[in-house]
Amino acid sequence: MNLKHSKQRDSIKAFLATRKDHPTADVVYKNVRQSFPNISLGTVYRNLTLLADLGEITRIRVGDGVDHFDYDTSPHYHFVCSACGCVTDLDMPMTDQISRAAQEYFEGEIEGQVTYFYGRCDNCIPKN
Amino acid sequence: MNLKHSKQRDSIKAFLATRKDHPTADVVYKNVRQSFPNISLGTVYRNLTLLADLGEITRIRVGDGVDHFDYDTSPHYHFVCSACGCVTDLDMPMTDQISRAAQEYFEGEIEGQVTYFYGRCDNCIPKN
DNA sequence: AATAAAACAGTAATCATTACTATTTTAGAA
DNA sequence: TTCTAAAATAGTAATGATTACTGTTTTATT
Repeated sequence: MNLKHSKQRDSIKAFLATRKDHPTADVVYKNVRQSFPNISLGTVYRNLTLLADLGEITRIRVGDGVDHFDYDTSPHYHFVCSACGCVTDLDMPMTDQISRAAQEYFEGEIEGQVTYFYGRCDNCIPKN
Repeated sequence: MNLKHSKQRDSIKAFLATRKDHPTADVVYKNVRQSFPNISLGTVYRNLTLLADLGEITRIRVGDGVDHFDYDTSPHYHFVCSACGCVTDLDMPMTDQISRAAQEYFEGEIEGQVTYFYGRCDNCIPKN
């Protein structure tokens, strides 16, 4: 399957590069539509999936029923606010020590782990 | 909102109690239908949500797009097989040390974490 | 037995995502 | 440059899990 260049894909990737808030497919769609008014939602989904498969972006699942996408492919933790639903990065080194520990308790082969944190983001904590 | 007893709810809970494989709503539905042929899928969903809200069962989200349910409400880790999709328990002590470490890096309030492991379960590892 | 709240069955609606199809674009060869 | 086949697209339909709605039945209490 030989990749062919597409302006829509470029635009999707370029948009993601400008955002640190891990937008959903729908947010990408609404924004990219400003440069490509006729782009279809299917095109957005297809390219997000393609880019994620190529390892150029990351798909993030934080249990809110919607996939989020991240231009930053370096491994890092995420936080999800239970109040506003925002997804933010944690600038904290990742460790696989739990995975290695878990392997001791498991007969199959553990290849990786998913970890994210939840609670209230700074904006959603009532200030006096 | 005063709870009222329901045979359907009992049956759903009783079924879950017999299973260690974290069935989905649909699996619960198919099985409970053997005792309640007319039970509706909506009833299953409503009761699973109710029981989870009451803390009598646990809702498990492992990124496969379907919610799983667990009769065991004690905190424990889960493993998801990337090949067959099964969800199994890990008999490993839980730690919140990552959450506490993460708090150092985050301005909001971290209330908890979600961690699960993925890879190949024993059944899905080719044996010679 | 009367009653009101809760739960139910059955069905329709929602929402994110994927699949399909006919048309357009890309990129490399003639 | 023109031709061609593969890839990508827009637009739309379909899927699948879940939730919402509605009129009826159960439950538990008076």
